[in-house]
Amino acid sequence: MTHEPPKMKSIQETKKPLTPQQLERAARVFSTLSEVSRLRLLQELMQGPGTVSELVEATGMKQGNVSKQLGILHNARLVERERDGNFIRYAIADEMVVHLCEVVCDSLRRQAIREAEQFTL
Amino acid sequence: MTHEPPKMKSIQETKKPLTPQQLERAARVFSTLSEVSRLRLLQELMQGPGTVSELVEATGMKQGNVSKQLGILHNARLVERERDGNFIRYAIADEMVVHLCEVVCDSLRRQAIREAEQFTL
DNA sequence: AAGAAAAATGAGCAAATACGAATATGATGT
DNA sequence: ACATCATATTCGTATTTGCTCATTTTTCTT
Repeated sequence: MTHEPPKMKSIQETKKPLTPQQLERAARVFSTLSEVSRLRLLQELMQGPGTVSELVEATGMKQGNVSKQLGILHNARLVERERDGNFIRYAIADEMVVHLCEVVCDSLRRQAIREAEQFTL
Repeated sequence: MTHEPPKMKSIQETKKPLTPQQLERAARVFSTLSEVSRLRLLQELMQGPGTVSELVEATGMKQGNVSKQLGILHNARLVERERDGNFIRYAIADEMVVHLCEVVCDSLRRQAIREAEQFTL
C-alpha cells in the first residue's frame, strides 16, 4: 500500500511560480554566470568599463577566450559594448549582475562564519 | 606602436574583488542554478518542504533524475534533507536561493517592460 | 526474516561547452 | 592601398553533464 507522507505547512505561501519561459531565461542567466572566467571578467568590469586588451591583461586569459566569453555575456545582455576607435569598450549592462554577486557573497560570508563557529563550540 | 585606450573613471570604486576560491564557489552556486530541472525543483521547494515522490509527481521528472538533481542541490548546500520514515523530505537550506531568484525575476520583469515600451515609442 | 516501498546509485549515451591555436574581420595611420 | 593593431570567429579536442534505464540500498511492515 502506498503511504502518504505527513504534510507540513509552507513558510511562505505567497510566491507565485515562474512560467516555463521565465525558468528558461533564469537558467540561462545563471548558466552565463556559472564560469569562473566570465565571473572574473565581470568582476573587472564592476570596477568600471574596460577594453578587451585591458581585460586580457587584467585576467591573464587568452585574447580569443576573453572575446568569446565577453560575447556570451553580451548575448545574455549582461554586458554592453561600444566601439572606441580600434578598441571596443565593454561595460556592465545590467545591475542584476552586481546584485546577484552581492547576494552570493553575503551567503558565502555567512557560511564562512558558521563554519568558523563550529571550531569554537 | 601600441595605442593606449582612453581611461574612464569607475562608477563604483568601492567594491573589493573576490578571492579565487570565492569566485570558484560563486561559479559553483550559479552552475547549480543553471539547469531548468533544478530550478523547477527549487521552485517547488519554495512552496514548502517536499519528498522525492512528491517532487516527481509535481514536476513530471523521472525518479532517478529527481533524486540525482536533488543530490546536486544538496551537495551545494542549497537544500537540506531529513529522513521521515521511508521518505526523505527536502527543503530549501539557504535563503540565498530565494533572493537570487527574486533578483533575476525583477530583472526579467524590468526587461519585459523595457521591451514592451519599444512598441509604443 | 521476507517483502514492499522510497530513494540513491551506476552504466551508457547524447549534447553542450570551455579552451587554445590559427585565421578572419574591421578600423586606423601613413 | 598597405601595414598594423584590436577584436571576432572558426576549428578541433577534451571535459563535463543531463537524462534514461536498471539495479542497489535503506527503511518500514507483517
